Amino acid sequence: MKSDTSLSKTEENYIKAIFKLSEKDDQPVNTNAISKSMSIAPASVTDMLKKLAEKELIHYEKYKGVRLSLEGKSVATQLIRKHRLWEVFLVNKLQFGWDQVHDIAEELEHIKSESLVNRLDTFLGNPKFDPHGDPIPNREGKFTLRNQTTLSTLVPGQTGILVGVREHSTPFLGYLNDLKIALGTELKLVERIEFDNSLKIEISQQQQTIITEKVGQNLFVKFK
Amino acid sequence: MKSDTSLSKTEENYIKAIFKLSEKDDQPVNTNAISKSMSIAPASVTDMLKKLAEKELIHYEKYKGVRLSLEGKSVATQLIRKHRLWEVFLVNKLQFGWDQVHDIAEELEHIKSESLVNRLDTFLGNPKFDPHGDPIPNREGKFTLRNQTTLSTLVPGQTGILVGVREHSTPFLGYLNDLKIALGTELKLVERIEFDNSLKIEISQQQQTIITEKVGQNLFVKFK
DNA sequence: GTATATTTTTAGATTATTCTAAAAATTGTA
DNA sequence: TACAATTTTTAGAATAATCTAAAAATATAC
Repeated sequence: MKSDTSLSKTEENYIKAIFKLSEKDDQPVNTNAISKSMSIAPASVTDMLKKLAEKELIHYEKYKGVRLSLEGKSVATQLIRKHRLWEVFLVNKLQFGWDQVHDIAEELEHIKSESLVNRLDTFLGNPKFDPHGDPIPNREGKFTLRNQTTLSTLVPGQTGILVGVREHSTPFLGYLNDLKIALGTELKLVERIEFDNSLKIEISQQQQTIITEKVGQNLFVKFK
Repeated sequence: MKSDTSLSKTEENYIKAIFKLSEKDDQPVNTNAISKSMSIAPASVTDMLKKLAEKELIHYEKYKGVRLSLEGKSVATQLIRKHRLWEVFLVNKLQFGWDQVHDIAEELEHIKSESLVNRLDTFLGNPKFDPHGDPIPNREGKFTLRNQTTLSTLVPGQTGILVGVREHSTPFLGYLNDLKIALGTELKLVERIEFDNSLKIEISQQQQTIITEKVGQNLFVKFK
């Protein structure tokens, strides 16, 4: 805890990658996993891990994988905060589509200015969720939790409101656009097809479509 | 004209430095001048000039200095456009002071997305001038010209409206803040003191102060 | 117009981040 | 538990941007 030496964009990206990989289970993250998620050779990852350990951003034991230190977690959280706030800005203020903002936010999140982030937060009205429904940590790094399930867990006849998406890729979000599915859209599970678990759904009490199980698992809904 | 290879932040900074140095007289820029303005050793500048010449962003002849190519000028202009638009955003939307935005805009100007800049421009209402009164080039790179003189050229008794500042440093702008001088402020030249050419001025038809000649030369005014 | 001063370039190193190939450690298997 | 497969690390090299010191070119001064 300290090292007021500001981090490079590269170092920040490693921290973020480690955070994302350990988000679910909070288990140590393997060199290989980082390598794959960042498309960087394992040997390069090892080098950077040494450097980050030196800076006390991670706990690293050779061959044993890494965990973020408290400091490292804080860095990751602040990056996520910035990323998501910028996404809100791009969608709500600049009228970008939710499928167009990831890459730009990926650049903007590295701009270093605490007052910038906090003013942006205020300007946007202290949003709690980004355009994909992901929670935005507050200044202290606290995430607002939301109870949600995936569409695929509903029982036939049940209706949910879309509150988030698991997958953020442009193709997936574009597909949802085509189906007129956006955050807040009402989705009713009409029928589960036994053969392949695909789902017949009704969108906004209008058209019915079939979506695959995989799509259903990527749609977070809250009960209506 | 081409080289779709996107430039590094470093390369962009060299282009911008060369642009600023040749802005006034449009003369070739010396290695040493670039070195000084960027606080980088002359030898490093030479290396980069070779690289930029290779990419056809500058016309470079050994020992003869450099000029920006058309392509180079366009890169510089787009950077200035981005810088100034972001400054408008920071001041008008996020309530930063005009003395606080330079460094942040210096980072934001390197974000690469044409649609981002153009949407930002629209969002801000297509401003023609930034918070320091500097003109913002449009999409095509055209600057709006404004007829202006400096406060120090007024004749005693004459009044001007502040439309810009030559110097952008935080100390200078903070000094103006203290004097309650901002863009749009009415400034009347009361008297020129022969001894050292310092100026007695009246601010917003209120308090009178003495400013040095140098300060007067850094204040752009239009006639009331 | 030659000698001196200044500017610019070259040469050789350094740092950060990356790579490939090979060695070492760990894990999985039977 | 021993061998094979996998993962991770080490070793050595490459690229981009920088540096210092020295050489080369240009400019200045008398």
